[in-house]
Amino acid sequence: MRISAVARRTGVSQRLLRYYEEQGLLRPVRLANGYREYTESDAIAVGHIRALLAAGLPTAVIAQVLHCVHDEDERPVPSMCPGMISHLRRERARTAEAITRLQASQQALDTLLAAALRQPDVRDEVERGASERSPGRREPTG
DNA sequence: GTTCTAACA
DNA sequence: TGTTAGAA
Repeated sequence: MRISAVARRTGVSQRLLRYYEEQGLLRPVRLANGYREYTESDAIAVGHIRALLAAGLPTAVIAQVLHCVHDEDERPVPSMCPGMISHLRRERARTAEAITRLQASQQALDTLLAAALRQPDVRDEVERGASERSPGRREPTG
């Protein structure tokens, strides 16, 4: 099938499908007119690519392990493949660290927010939601 | 009408 | 990633 059909079926833009090919994730054959011709498994692979990208894996890693991810009723199932487990664990560790950093940021923001809200002079501003709209503009007084 | 490449936002 | 220009 041609690129427009794959884009419709997968919900992935033509631009992205070409990009995935450029990254070595897909290998559609070329027709005589230069058009890309995708197979059924290509369309399925696109779903797997989306799943792996959503998991945070870089395209370079996906290119290495995509061929050993098989489809099990709509679901991507990674099977034994050199590096598969270590890649997944590495990304898992990365997300854990990111979560820790974000929690620290959240804690710092809570502290800052609490201190700011103790300032009487900012209460009226908060009540009118001024900081959420145009910071520089002032509402005309009735 | 559909796709391609290249390049800019 | 989206969009667009120009060619096939």
